[in-house]
Amino acid sequence: MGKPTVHDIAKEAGVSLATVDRVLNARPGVRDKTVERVQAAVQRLGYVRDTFAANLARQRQYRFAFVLPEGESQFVGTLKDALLEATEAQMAERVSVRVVPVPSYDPHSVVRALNALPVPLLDGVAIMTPETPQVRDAVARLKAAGVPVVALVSDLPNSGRDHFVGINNLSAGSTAGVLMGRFIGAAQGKVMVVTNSILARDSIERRLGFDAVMAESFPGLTVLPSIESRDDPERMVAVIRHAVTAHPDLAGVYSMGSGNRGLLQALRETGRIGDLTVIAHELTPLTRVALQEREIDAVITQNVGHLVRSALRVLRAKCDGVGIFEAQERIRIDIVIRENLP
Amino acid sequence: MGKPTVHDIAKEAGVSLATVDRVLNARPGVRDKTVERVQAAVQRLGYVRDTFAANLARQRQYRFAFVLPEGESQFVGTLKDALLEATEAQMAERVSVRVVPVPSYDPHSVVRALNALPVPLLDGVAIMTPETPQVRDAVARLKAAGVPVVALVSDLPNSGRDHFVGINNLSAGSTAGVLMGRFIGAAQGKVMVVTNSILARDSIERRLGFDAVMAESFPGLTVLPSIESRDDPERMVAVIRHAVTAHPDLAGVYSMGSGNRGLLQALRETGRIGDLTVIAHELTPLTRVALQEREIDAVITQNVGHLVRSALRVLRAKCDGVGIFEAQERIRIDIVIRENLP
DNA sequence: GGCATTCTGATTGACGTACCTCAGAAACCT
DNA sequence: AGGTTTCTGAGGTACGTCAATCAGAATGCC
Repeated sequence: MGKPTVHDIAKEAGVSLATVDRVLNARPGVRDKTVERVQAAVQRLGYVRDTFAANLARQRQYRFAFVLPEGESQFVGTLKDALLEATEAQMAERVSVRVVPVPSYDPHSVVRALNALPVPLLDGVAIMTPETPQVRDAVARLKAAGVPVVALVSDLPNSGRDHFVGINNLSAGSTAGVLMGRFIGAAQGKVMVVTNSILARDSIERRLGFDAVMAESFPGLTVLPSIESRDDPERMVAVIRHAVTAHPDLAGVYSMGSGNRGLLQALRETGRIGDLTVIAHELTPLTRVALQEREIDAVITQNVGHLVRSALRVLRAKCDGVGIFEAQERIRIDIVIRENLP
Repeated sequence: MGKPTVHDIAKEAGVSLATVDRVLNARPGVRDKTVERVQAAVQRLGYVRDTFAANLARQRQYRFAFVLPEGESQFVGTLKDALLEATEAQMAERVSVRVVPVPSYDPHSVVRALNALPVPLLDGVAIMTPETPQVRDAVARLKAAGVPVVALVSDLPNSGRDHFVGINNLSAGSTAGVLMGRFIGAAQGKVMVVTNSILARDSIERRLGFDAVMAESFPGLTVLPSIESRDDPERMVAVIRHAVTAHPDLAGVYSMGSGNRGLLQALRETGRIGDLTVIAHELTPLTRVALQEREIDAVITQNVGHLVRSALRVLRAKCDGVGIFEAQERIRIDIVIRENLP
């Protein structure tokens, strides 16, 4: 026989359909004893509500907002593409998404954008932005208004967000460290670390993980202080050129952030490309080509498709007050080399 | 306004609901001209059928069978667990799955099991089994009976299977090769390759990819002929012991199949563990621990959760005659080291 | 016991689709 | 024109749930 329905529950509990409905939807007007009887019946029969029938009946539409940094970052670009693709594929699943671009470098406009969200018209928000106290407060306000919030890519701990969708950046840094050490192979040498901003939470965490591994497992390799590129390719070129001459025993470069265009350009200009071990983050059209051309040795990345699908699933689950399927929502740290390029 | 419904289509095309229904479900009894009018209306309004409402209405139950090798393989074990977990989570999505265990080493019983499937009670089959001409024929029979078939983990080309859910084993072998070469670091040395059966399709493909990379990128490393363990730990121990003494310059071991228990035991006994670079396939409780203990340097794997979810999605799509979302169904070759263990 | 209050049952109409029947319209064939 | 076949329309029931109404039962209170 098939799955139990509300009718079966009603029969089993010896109450009417209306009462079952009231219990299931936590509506008032049912005595405690009756509530228990119904819940016992639900347990016994192993009833699970048919979410689709329910959504059909209540004409549900999940309206989500994704607050993403604007700008020319290829990573955010692929993320946005994945989001559009996923929502298109899920149109049948009654999900509509709007992307809210914010200038990420300006905490004030981020907060303004968050506060300007049309809360009563929203069922959930995904946020990818650096953590500031103001952002934390804005998230808390959203939560207080009853809107589920998930942090995307970069966590917002202590903000009361419902969930974090992204990788553990400490582990990502450690992973990069091991690959760097083993790929270099030599016992001695220097490793350069570059990033967009040394203040970004993910950069800090990656650096910590990277340093820990290098210190423990590859003591012969010296890791130089992080260098900031601040999204400026020119600056990156200058910095790399200087480093290459200043450190003749430079053996590797770890790019923690997203300024890979400038990095590659600089390496090409200095003629050290293919010679240094280069490890970068995020698989984008740029890093993909660089992997194929053997200009980058490995990319540590997170699958943007998984990211957005996970965010959507989690938001939906939070809306429905349903538990999430942990194993499916754990975003993995992908190691991509030329040979396993997806 | 919301998504268009069949009612909107009927109005737009100037026909009745019944006619729209006949057209949408390819039922007979509609003139060609009318069919065109309806399809034009579908195009114009951008109608997409609400699959869930449809399934609700037709009381659809997707009944799938998974034909999996029986035996004590940990990989198959985790796969089965993932399958149960996924179907439990998807119970609300009207899928029921039964696992059909077959003795994989016996092609005859595989074929017998395939032919014994209760075809009229099945909506789709996923098969994980070595490829033989008889299996190909059995798959063709299933297809002929109108049952969608997907190959799982190990492809069945030329069998007419609808889809292959799994990784490209040639690339997986190449990936292992690059990691092996770079992890070893030394210019000279020997590499041993072990597998369960040198006849399995996946082993053959992995070996090809591995050899290609080693020959091209690490000419100083000598790859020894594949050694078969035939699921026998004793045999594995003997083989490894012999290899270690016969090749004092042994630098690495590549385990292509699933006999990792014997391999690890043998390496421990010979005292060479932690000294050799070891690369294995499939993340299981066993390899997970070995990674943590630094007994294995890297594991090439495929996420069993993705595998089964993908198989289920593809089967459902085939049942519904709907296209699949390619990007989501591409199974990635995961590289797992100690630091990015999920 | 009478009354107000709180629970409960029975019923109904959505939601978007599938599938069925039956009658009647339109087209085809001689 | 007549009869036959092929199309089409109208309408119904069902699926599992939500939401609402209204009448009636049970309970509490004095």
